[in-house]
Amino acid sequence: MPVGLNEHEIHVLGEVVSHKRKIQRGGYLHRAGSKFQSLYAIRSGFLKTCILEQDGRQQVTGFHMTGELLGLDAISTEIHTCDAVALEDSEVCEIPFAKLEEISRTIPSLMHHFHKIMSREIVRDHGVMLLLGSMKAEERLASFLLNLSRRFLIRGYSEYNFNLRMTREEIGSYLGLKLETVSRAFSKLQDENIIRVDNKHIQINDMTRLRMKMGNSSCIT
Amino acid sequence: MPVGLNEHEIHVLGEVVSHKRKIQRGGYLHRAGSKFQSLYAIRSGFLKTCILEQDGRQQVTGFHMTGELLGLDAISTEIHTCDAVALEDSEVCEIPFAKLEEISRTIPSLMHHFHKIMSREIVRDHGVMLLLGSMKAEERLASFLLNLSRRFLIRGYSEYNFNLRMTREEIGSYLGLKLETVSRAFSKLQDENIIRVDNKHIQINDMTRLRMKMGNSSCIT
DNA sequence: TATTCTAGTTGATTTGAATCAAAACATAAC
DNA sequence: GTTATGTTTTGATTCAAATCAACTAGAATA
Repeated sequence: MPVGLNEHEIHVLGEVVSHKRKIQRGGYLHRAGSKFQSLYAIRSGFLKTCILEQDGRQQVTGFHMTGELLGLDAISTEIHTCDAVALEDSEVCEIPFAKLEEISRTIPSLMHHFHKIMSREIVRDHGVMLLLGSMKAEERLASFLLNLSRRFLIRGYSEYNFNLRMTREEIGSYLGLKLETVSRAFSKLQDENIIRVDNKHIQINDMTRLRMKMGNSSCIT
Repeated sequence: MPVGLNEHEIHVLGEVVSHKRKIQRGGYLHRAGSKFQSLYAIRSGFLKTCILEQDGRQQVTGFHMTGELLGLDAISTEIHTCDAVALEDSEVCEIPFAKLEEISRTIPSLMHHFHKIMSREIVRDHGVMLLLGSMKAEERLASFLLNLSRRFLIRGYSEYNFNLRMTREEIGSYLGLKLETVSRAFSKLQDENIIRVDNKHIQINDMTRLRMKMGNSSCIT
């Protein structure tokens, strides 16, 4: 989170986020319905958030990696509205929300930064809405891969080679597709030599053509 | 916005939101790409927000009515990411965002309330993602109508009789459907005597069965 | 009043994705 | 190392929604 804060500010923030927590692969960071008290900053690992209905329908609302902030949805009612599940062993910093609000009163830049983070989540969600509302299967998968690629790049990993942490079913849930459709879309992109798929490992051979597949340049964040 | 604020707090807030603005039906409150400076609280009227792609694809990201807050998506980059268009003559209060942040430092309850509003928007978007990702046409329309109905009720209007301000095409864009599919879904619900459709006027005859149509009880906010 | 124009409905057809089903792989457990 | 379990791929078929097209009803304009 610390972007644009000075030394003193970071020090104060450090006292708030002291508490760390590890979650094993498959474990829950929080469950829908549980009481909200803290936001969680991901220090390492990979998580998914998903909402589920009584009729069993599940929707993955996001995949989250290092540096991202979880729990924003729960501020509104102080009840978590989604499950957060670790897709690999992960570590998070707990940020008691009441304390965050308190110290953000004395550190305007922290408050402003927090507002930007919340806003960015809204923008991201709108991007997903566009994807779900108006893109075809292959376009959705292309968007998804480009988005992951960019996020790995930002974190210092290769944008061309990476491992997926989630199953085809989870990708499908996020993209509003069935797992078979996701699998077929992968195969299609591979047949066209745009990507190389080896189980969970993805290699992007032709970034340009992958971007063209998306049909539009706006990239979900 | 004022919920849970005392007299003094409301007075301070009042000084910030003094500036009012009217937008005629069809007019823009703001456009995608324009500089962000203020949030807008809707005093009266009805607006849509939509993002559009260079390839012409458009996605309506929301319909907004009295009491709701617009512009949250723009905080992140200080550029509006969507168009906001009035679907009927509307009036909004301009809330300079820098000032809002400033006074929210001295009024913790105001800050907290603002955070809740942003969070609620995220929850709403997740609901729409669920709808777009996993519901059939008829379920989507049922959700949409129930959501409108509830919002009219909250504002003191009939939950059973109301006029749609948007076209079938705009509904379709919001729900990820083509206008013909929206029209057919309306006709189907009418044939089953669940609603009565007369052009833009909607009458809900059987709220219970409409809820059942949705397939799940969670309602997009 | 006639005349566009836009919005909405309905029907016929096509198409993309879901579903059903089987086989091939991987991963974890024993 | 073998078995069991979960994941992925691929094929055949079905189905829901998109598309294409014709027509109707209102609203706006001349």
